[in-house]
Amino acid sequence: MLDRELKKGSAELLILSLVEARPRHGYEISKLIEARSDGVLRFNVASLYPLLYRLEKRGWIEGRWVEKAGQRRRRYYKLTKEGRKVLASQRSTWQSFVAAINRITEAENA
Amino acid sequence: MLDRELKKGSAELLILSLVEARPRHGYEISKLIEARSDGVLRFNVASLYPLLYRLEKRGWIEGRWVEKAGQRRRRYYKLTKEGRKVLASQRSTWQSFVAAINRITEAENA
DNA sequence: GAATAATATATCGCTATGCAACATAAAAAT
DNA sequence: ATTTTTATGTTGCATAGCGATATATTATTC
Repeated sequence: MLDRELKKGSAELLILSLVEARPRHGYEISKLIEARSDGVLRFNVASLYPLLYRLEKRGWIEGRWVEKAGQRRRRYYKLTKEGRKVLASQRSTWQSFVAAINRITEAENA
Repeated sequence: MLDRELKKGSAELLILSLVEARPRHGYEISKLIEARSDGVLRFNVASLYPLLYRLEKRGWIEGRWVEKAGQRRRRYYKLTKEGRKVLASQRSTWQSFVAAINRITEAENA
């Protein structure tokens, strides 16, 4: 399945991008991805949470618990300095990747 | 690794695209991908050959051995009718996928 | 003439990871 | 009262990429 496999590699880029402007919690991230992609991309929690832990373990994002009255506890993740560098690098990789795929997959006249 | 994971999902699309215009053999496909992507994409044989077998098993491509004097035997794969449909569908999926990712990962002003 | 590189196909075993299913729990809506 | 939405989490299975290894023919280099 093209869809499923493709999603794998883009997962990190998506998450890092979404916590770039401000901290967000897991559930929020999953809903944002679904909404902004018009349902094209959907994240399973069994993928999302472990991925957040991985990114945190690598020092790219940093989570902290926030508890407010009248709300369930949430873990907000913010982009670290290191994560910002990684994000820039992954954005660049993504672009050259897409360009390369397009070059090859566009109907050829050879 | 963004690179590695991304490649997974795009692998089928790449192969199907390359055998669209005319039949090609495995080694040729791997060299073409490397060349046309300027080295951005590289296929390990341990990924490529099993993938060719999978695509053939699904009836999307069809291989046949060709032996010529002064050449090693080669297995040429051609796109089947069914494969052509799948390719069209995967191209479309790829485009909406890229569009969705771009929408989410482009620097946000929120 | 021998050694090396390029061509060409193939497999084993490890690892990474996405996801279905399951689990918990609080707040909001019906 | 019951259901839905919000919110986080885990177990275990299946898939698939890739490093390493293997085989064999043809072309090149020394």
